[in-house]
Amino acid sequence: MSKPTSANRREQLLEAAAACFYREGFEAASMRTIAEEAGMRTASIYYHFDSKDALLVAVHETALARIRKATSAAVEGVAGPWQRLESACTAHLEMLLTGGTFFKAVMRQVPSKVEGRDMIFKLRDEYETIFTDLIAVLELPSATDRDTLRLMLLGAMNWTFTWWRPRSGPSPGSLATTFVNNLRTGLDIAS
Amino acid sequence: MSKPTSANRREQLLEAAAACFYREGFEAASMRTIAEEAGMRTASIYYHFDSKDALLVAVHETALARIRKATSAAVEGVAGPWQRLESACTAHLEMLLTGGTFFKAVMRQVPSKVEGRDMIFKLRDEYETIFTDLIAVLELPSATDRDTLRLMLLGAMNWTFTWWRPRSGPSPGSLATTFVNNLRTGLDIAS
DNA sequence: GTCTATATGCTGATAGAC
DNA sequence: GTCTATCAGCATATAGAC
Repeated sequence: MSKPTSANRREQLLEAAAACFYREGFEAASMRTIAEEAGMRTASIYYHFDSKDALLVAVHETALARIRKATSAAVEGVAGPWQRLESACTAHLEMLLTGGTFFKAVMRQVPSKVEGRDMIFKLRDEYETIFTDLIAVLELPSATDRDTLRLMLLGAMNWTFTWWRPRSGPSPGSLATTFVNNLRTGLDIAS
Repeated sequence: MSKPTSANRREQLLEAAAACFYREGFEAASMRTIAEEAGMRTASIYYHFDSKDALLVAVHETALARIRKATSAAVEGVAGPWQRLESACTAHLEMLLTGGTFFKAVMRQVPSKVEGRDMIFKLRDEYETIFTDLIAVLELPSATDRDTLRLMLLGAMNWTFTWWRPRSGPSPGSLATTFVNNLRTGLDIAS
């Protein structure tokens, strides 16, 4: 986002960095490996990015811009507040689980010493306002804590990347449906 | 768990390791820092543990044994399947959020190259059977997927450590109540 | 824009005295 | 059981040629 340069190589570099950060963790991933995976030498990275930390921030910027776009688009033209929430959840889970390494890299805990950590959290909060807004228009029992509800739903979704596997279990879409329906309709048949 | 040695020093070392792993991440945490925080020299660690990886596994063993004990104890004598589930969730969240660094260290993504990774996942799965059992005895609509329900609830709980802060927001207990009630009673007042 | 070469420092781990 | 001393390797980042 800062230097004027061939967009292709930059993109390639970001993709490689995301893959390494996800696979090995930020601290364990080395600039050598990232460079190798992007088809260049270590020193060349520094023409495109100032530091390893800057690379992490850029990965977050790219990932969150993309998922924000996808989630926003998913609710467009959908009627009914619950259906809109479900569509957003489907988009969120699809990006997270089947949208490539970019989003999985972003779900890892952000290292405590990274320069630009605040920016990363700002981007994340900004994205989550989509869900704040979708939940704000739901008709809920008056005692409902909407903040807790949002965090509960996002937690359930974001945790899926620790257990979900492509070839077994429910699709991202059916997971989204189940999550939202469990909250919407209630599970206690005795009540 | 392997060598006969002064239990105190070992415990001290585990505590220091857990704190460092949580604060800095496993890869970024150094044996030097851990040693310093435990009041000894780097080389002395290797009398108690074979490697940094072994230290991580031991931290998981300790943490999961403790949380398992706490959660099991919390449901004892509690009547009613939903109340039992809520008690277990309260215990789980209390350990995770206010039980010290041990449990937060365990919630971090497990590095991909650690020796003993399988053991760590085995311990985690073993612990989660407590929730499998509690959910198995709930009376639910026949179409309910209990596996997804468990993963949804655990996800919501385990994600709290990314946003929860001691001085603001709901207590672990009231969070547990809200999570379980949201699932139990349903939120759509139109239905 | 990408390269080779390298500076500088920190890493996990080991040897062996006490 | 804990120490001092040290090894060999890899880390991020920079300098400067092309």
